[in-house]
Amino acid sequence: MTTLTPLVHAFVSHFGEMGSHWGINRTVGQIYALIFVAPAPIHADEIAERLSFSRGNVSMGLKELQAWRLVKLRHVPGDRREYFEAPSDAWEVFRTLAEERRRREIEPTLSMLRNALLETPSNEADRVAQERMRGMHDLIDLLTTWFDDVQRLDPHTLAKLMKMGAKVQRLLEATGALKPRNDPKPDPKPDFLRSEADHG
Amino acid sequence: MTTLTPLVHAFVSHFGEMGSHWGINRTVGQIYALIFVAPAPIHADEIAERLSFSRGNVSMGLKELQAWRLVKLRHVPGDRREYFEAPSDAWEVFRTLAEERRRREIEPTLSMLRNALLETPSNEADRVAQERMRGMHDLIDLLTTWFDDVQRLDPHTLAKLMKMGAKVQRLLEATGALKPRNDPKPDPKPDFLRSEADHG
DNA sequence: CGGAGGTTTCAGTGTTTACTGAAACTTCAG
DNA sequence: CTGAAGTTTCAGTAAACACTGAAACCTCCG
Repeated sequence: MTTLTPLVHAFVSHFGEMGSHWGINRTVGQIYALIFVAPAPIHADEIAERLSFSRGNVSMGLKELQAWRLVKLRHVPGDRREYFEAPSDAWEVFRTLAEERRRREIEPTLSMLRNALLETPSNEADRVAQERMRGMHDLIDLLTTWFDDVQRLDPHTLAKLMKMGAKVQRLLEATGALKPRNDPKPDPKPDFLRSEADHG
Repeated sequence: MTTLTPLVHAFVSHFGEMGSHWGINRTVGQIYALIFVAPAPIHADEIAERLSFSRGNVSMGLKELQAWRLVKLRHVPGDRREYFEAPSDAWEVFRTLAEERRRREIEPTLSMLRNALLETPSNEADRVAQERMRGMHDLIDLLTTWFDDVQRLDPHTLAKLMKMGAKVQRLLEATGALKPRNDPKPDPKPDFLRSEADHG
């Protein structure tokens, strides 16, 4: 921590704090932050020294960051050590993060929900529970499918679309691609909108 | 845990596990799951009994869930106890979650980044660090602004738009609202695309 | 093949966080 | 005002997790 400028120190500390809110621990957050702002790839020793962590700790942290695909390995000619670098394009980082979180958190949940939906409810309470789970499943499914789809657009186009924001709706209504709210034929699966106030 | 059907038990356990990956702890995850699938509002004692948690623990958990606005207080006529209910519309849950996470995680980060961007870099390393931070800031800003905007659409329209996914791009290009990739005048702020390979 | 330079693993320890059970507090009916 | 029914707080303990330092382990050069 000694050789960090105030600017970098603030950034690194913040990522440490945030790490705990996310699934990663403080150490890993700080290591990532340091690599992210570094002007050139750095190696484990440098990280250990600059953050005052043990070498073992840094090694573990780097392993985890590699598992998250948030850092890339680099080799410097004439140097056997492994250098680490973080993609500096924020979009790329965002996509990686989204993909990994999805794989680790969303997919297991979806799979649990799918299993639950295959069961035959044994009583009324189970029936209601299953309804709720279906609502959750359908929304997650919709969101992830959409994300898959949209993720393939090039960042520039995507940025433009996002800047348009809700204007897209009006534009599409104008062209007739999107009807203004009362659809003639109902959608095949608009289940997640059910109001579900049928208890008691 | 004794009075739970296998269906509900699986759901509750899964949320317990996931709780640790998210910022909330196992207990809180389980309590939420139980309330979410319950056919009617339930009170603290019932939760404590069904999950075999101490009453104090349940009380804390409920407090946290209320802070997250994930459960609502209900009162049953002729009963002084407080009953809890979770909104069963998955969209609403998603929005609440997104808003709270934003308030707790994104906003502090944005504010830290804004401060960092106001500093005058004291050397070359700081300059580069600041560039990276700017990229991150701009992306987060874009994403949250977009989310604000889109969130106000009614769920039905939103669902339709999402089902269209990337098709929106082609549609808009056809109407001329979106140019197919080589823009005549550059955007005011496309900074987050800079490739930033100028070290060494 | 020896050993310099580097990485990974691991037992042990310190720190944080979760959880319990009991006591303190609140509210309300009579 | 009293006490029954309920909720919240809290000190203490148990469990989980992070981190160190040292040893074991690789890998490549000479």
